Amino acid sequence: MAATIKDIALKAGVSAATVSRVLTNKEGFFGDKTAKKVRDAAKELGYRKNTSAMELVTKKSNDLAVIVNATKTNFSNSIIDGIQETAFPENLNVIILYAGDEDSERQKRAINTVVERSVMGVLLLSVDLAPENLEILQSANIPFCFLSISLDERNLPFISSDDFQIGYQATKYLIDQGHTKIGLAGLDYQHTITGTLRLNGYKKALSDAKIKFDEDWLSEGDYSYEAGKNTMSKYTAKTNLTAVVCGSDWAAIGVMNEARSLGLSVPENISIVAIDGTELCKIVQPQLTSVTQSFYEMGVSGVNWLLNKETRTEQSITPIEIHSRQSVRRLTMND
Amino acid sequence: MAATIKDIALKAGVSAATVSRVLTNKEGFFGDKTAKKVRDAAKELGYRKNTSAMELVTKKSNDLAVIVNATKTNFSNSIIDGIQETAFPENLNVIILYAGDEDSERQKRAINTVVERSVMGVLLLSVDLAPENLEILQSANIPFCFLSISLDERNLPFISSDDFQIGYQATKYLIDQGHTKIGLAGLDYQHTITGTLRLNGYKKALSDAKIKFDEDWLSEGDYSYEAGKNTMSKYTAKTNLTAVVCGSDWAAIGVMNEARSLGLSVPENISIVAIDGTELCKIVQPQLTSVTQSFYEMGVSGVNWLLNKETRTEQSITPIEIHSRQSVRRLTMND
DNA sequence: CTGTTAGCGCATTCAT
DNA sequence: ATGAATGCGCTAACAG
Repeated sequence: MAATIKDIALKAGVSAATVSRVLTNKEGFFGDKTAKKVRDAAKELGYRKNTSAMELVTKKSNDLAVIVNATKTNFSNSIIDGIQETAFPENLNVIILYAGDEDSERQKRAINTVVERSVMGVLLLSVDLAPENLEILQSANIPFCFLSISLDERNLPFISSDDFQIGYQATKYLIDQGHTKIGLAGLDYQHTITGTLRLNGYKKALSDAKIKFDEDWLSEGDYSYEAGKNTMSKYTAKTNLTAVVCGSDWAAIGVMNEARSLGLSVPENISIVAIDGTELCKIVQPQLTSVTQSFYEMGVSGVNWLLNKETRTEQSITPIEIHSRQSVRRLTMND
Repeated sequence: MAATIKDIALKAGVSAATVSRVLTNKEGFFGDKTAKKVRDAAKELGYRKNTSAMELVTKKSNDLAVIVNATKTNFSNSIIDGIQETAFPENLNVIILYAGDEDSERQKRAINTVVERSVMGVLLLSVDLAPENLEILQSANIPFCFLSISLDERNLPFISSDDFQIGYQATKYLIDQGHTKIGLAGLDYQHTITGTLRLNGYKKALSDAKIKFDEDWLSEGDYSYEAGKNTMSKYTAKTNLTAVVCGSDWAAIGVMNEARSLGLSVPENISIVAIDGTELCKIVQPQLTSVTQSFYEMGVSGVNWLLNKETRTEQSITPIEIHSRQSVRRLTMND
C-alpha cells in the first residue's frame, strides 16, 4: 500500500539506489535535476520512509529513550523538558516509557523494548533498576545514564544533585535561622541511596553545629504526600520539633497540611524546608522554602552525555540552591 | 556482534526457520526437544530479537504511541496510568512522545515518528493537531483517537468529558448554593472547542436559572495558574462576583491565591469551583470543590478503542462528578 | 514437525 | 552521477 523507494524510482525514472541517495541527502552523489524529480515523485506519492527498514540496514536509530519511574514524581516534567529541548535540535526523537520501581516485570518490559529497538541511548529518570534488568541494559551495548538518582556503590554513570549536600544545606539553613530541634521526614533512608545520603548530610550539619541528634527526629517515608502526613502525625506524639526537613515537595505539603490539622501553624509553630523546589512550593500557602534542584539541567546534561558532548565522566553533579519563601520562621532569643 | 537467529540455528543444529517458530511460539510447529535446544542456545548467546527486522516483515507493531501536549497539564498522568494499565496485559508497549500545541514543527516530528514506525495505534492527549499534521496521521492508515478534547466540527474519533455539561454542572452547583453573580475564568473559549462548550454550558445554566448574564463575568485564559491569577486581578476592578468557575485546577488555584492577595478569603468572600479534580484540589487550603473528570477511564477507553474492544463509535463520553470540598460557601438570606 | 526459498524496504558496495 | 547487485535479520509460504 504505502509507497516505497521503488515506486518513487519507477515514477522518477531512476534507480532505487538513486532515490535512496537523494532522500538521505548523500550530497555529491546526485545531480540537481534528478534530485528534483525524485523529491517531486516522493511528495506526490506521499512517501514515508520505513523506519524499520532503515534501522535494519543502518543499525542506527535517532530515538532517544527515556525511562521514567511510575511513582508520582512531579519533577520529571522539568527533566523531560530539558531532554526535549536539547534533543530536538540534534534531530533526536525522544520516546518516553514508563517503568515501575517495584514492579520488576514492567521495568523489564520497558528495558527490553528499548534494547530490542536499539535506540541510540537511554536515560533513566529516578528509576532504580533491578539487577537483572541492569544486566540486560548493559549487555545491549547502548549508552545509558541515570538521572536524578545517586548510585554510589555500583560504578554506573549518573547525573544528579549532591544528595549529601541537599541534606546538609537544608539542615544548616534551619540551624542558621536559630532552630535546634529539627526533624527529617518523608524520605526513605533505608532503601534508597538518595535518602541515605541526605540523612548523612542532615546528621553532619547537626554535629557541625554541636547539636545532639535524636533518633525520634527521624520519620521515614516514601517521598509522597501521604508519607508527609503520616510522618507529621507521628511526630507530635513524641517530641516538639521547631522545624522539619522534608524529603520532597509533596512530602512537605503533607507535613504542612497535617500540621495544620493538628492545630499547628506554619511557620509560627513549625518551620518547613522542602526538597525539590518545583512549582508546587509556590502555589501552596504559605509558600514553601526549598532546596531547589536543577532538574531541567539534568535533562540537558543527560542528552549531552549521550551525545558525548560532555566529557563522559561516570558521574556528574548539578547545582542546588536554597529558595527562601515563607515556611521558615527565624527563631529569636525569646523563643 | 549481537546474536541472530542464524547463530542460534547453528548452535542448536536446526534451521533459522525453526528458531523463528520456537521463538515466536508458533505452537504445534515444533517439537519439545528442539524447542528446548533452541531456547537454551538463545539464552546462552544472549539473544535479543531485532524489532526492526520483525516489524519489517510482519508489518505489525506492538507499540502504542501516546502523543501528549507539551503544555503543563497535570491530569495527563492519570490518563497515561489508565492507558498503561490497559495496555500492559495486552502485551502492548506504550511509548510516549511530547508534541507542542503551538509549535507545529514539534508536533510534526512526533507524528512523523509514530507514522514512520507504523505503531499499532496512537492516542492524542489534549493535543489539537494542526491540519497538515492531521493529514499525515490520517493518510498513514493507523488507528488513532483523541483523548480529553472535544472535536465537534471535524468528524474525528475522540473520548472526552461532555464539556457543555462540565460548564453547566459547575455553574448550576453554584446557583444551587445561592449564588447569582458567577464568573467564568481561566479558560479559552475563543480558540478551544473545549472552552467554547464549557462557556455554552455556563450560559445555559445561568439562563435556566433566569440569571442575566454579564459579559464582565468572563475572563479568558489558557487554563494555567498564571491565567487564574491574572483573571482574578482583572475581576475585582470591575465587578463583585460571589463565585467563579475556573477552567482547570491550576487556574482555580491561581484565582484562589490572587483572591487571597487581594484580601478576599475563600470561600467567605468568594466561592470557587475547579474543573478537573486532580489531587491538586486536595492539597491546597481550602480544598477545592471540583467538577471531576474521569481521566483514568479515558485512558482505558482509549486503548480499548484502539483494540476495537469497544464498538468504535466516533465519539464517546466519560462521566463527570461534582466533588464538594471546602471552596464553596452556601449563600443564605442574609447575604 | 522441519528445512529451503523468497522477500519485506532500504543503504551500500561495486561497477560504469 | 547513476544502476545492478547484495544483504541487514527476520517471517512466511512451500515442500517434504
